[in-house]
Amino acid sequence: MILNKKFFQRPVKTVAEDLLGKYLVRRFADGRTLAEMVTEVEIYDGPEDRASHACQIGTDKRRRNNKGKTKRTAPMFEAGGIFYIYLCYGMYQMLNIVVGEKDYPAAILIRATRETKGPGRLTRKFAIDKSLNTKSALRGTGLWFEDRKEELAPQKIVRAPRTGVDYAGEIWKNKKYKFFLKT
DNA sequence: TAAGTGATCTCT
DNA sequence: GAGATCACTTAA
Repeated sequence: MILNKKFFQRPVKTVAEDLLGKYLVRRFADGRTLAEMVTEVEIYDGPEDRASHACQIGTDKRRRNNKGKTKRTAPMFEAGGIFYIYLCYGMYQMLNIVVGEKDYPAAILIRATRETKGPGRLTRKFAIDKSLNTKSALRGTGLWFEDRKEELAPQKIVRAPRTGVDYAGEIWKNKKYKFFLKT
């Protein structure tokens, strides 16, 4: 079953927990498909999250990545169910799924599958680039998520602070917004 | 542990 | 248009 709009238009933490154990599925241009189980995600939740690209408060001149709604971050402000993809460190595409209601900026970064660790390596293996930015995850064309009804013990979900967000200030950098499956 | 890499954003 | 920044990876 392809995850639908209802799945993504719920509180971000709920979606993140439920996304673990689901499958990321890619159909390549040549018709082949690739499916791997999602095992690690991070959430970026709302206009007050200072680690989020879409942060709208506490604008600090030294913190140039937190600038609210810009051309780059506009997808995060759309209704849940589309992809937000951007280039980081000049060479790695980051894959996010936008979550929640329209005008509430929130997204979940897909960091790893059972088979592929690391957000940059994952997008490279899945041939994901900006051509998929703002595209819907609900249609089952190109890239989407599937529930394959695999059992998952709730106690296997672990939480930790996010990676690479030291700039976000004490409160936000320490929030346990990374969710992953204990191996 | 450090360097590579280029789009994005701010300020001139 | 210049300069800084960055939700990472790799090789040593």
